[in-house]
Amino acid sequence: MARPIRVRFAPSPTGYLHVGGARTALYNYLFAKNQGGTFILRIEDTDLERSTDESLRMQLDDLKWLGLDWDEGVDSTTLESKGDYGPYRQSQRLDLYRKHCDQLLEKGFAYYDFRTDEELEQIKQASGEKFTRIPRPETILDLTEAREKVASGASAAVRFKVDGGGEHVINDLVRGEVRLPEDMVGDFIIMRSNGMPVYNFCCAIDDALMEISHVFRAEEHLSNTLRQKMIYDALGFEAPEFGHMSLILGQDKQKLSKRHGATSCHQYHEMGYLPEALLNFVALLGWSAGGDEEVFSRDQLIDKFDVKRLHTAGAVFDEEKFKWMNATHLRALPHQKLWELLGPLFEKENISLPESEDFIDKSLTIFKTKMETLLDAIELFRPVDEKYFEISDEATEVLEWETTKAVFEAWRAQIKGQSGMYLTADEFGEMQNQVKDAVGVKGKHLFMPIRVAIIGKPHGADLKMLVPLVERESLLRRVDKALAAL
RNA sequence: GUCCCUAUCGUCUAGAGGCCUAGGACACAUCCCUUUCACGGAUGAGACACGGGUUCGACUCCCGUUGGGGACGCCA
Repeated sequence: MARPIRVRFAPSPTGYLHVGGARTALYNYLFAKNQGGTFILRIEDTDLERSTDESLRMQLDDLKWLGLDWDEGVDSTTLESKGDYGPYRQSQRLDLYRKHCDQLLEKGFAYYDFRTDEELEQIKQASGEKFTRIPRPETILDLTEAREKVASGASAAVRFKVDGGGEHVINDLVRGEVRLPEDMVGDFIIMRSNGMPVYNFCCAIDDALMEISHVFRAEEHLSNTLRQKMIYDALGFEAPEFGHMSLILGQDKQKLSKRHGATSCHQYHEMGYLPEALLNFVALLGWSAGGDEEVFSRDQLIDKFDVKRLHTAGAVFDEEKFKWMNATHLRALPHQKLWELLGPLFEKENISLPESEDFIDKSLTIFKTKMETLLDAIELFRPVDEKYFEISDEATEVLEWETTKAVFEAWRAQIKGQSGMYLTADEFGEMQNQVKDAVGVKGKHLFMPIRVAIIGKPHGADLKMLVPLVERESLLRRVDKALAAL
């Protein structure tokens, strides 16, 4: 019964893509690609209150940024469905859900519940417990009667009737055998009183109709799997294979959420993180490749992915390690590619830099070892642009040294003595020695003032590498400013 | 509270009964490289939650305790 491999990622468009969602999408994507299957994107937008097209576009943009391309689903620009099982937005599949809901009603697997919110609330209050399952109503109207009542304007939700006696055993792809007793859940709503179907129902119908073969999702869905299983059984559908993965946790070990800080892909994008680093990092939260290696490209992840190596306990999202991961991917990027990513940032910050291949190569060689995120480049490159040269507060101590003024003056004389447009690293080394001899200082009393006269700070890039990036005339103007700051 | 899931260094993890005096990575410490800061290299400190079984042998299997998490919506 080898079914074609079809997996899906089914976000609801209510904001940016969460890193947990990104990991779910990634695992499904990796599984599809690794198995030669189809990766489907389905939009779960039956909650009219919260779902917006704007959010949908944001989610799609995040997915595209990550490079998790889908084979079937919704087109990211037109939002039109593409693929044979469409439409792929649940809000456009309402007739399908209604049809199946009627079937359940007719077969006696579901019933109309006419209780109002207030009544339900009262029942909860009366039970005295914080959590309580809503009991089945004392009387359930005969279907014809109920339908007439609804037709005459009464509002009613449709509930799935849970027998409660049995037990469902799923062979979870990551957890093994999981036994779910039916009385774990009460009669649950499948159709709201406003006529909109509810997640658990749509999900089951769509997974069946779209012939989804495997469902990888977070373990918070375990009880939903039970509900969906019962729907499959009632309708005679074949259930997909399930794999429930661990949750991503915050530092406090609670489910990662907004109060833990940055949790959306969009935020990390803005913070200068690379999509390949994000993918690599979340992939390792709950999965490992087996060996000692940890840094992988997307293609390597596809190649190495194996459901058997998914694990069961929750994983804390460690931002420190994520930074390291990002820095590692960033340094591995070809200079030309890295420069393209940096371009818009420099433009936004109004930092003007030479665009020659030579400059790009030299400057990135120096600076990329100091960058963890793309954003770090801003403060690194800013000193190269003369209009941002300024004496930093960090230089205060250096400016107070007795010998600093003499070093500045000797350095200025050295620059005057040169003629080319740029200095070479060798020339700079020689000039530094001349200053040393002229003033009679060495060590930090020599280097730090010179650094201040070039970048305005006593610490920073290797001057032998930085100086050749700055025009000689600019160096002169800088040392004059440093002298003026004394 | 009820049900379900889960338990190796601070964190992410390797470990599918003897290979474990438990390996790697991040973070941390020390040293080397470096006329600064980084990068890089080396070294170090650091964990099998606890109690019972099963077994010649348990980090690995079973049971229990404890801890952690999740679900209990006309959200997904």
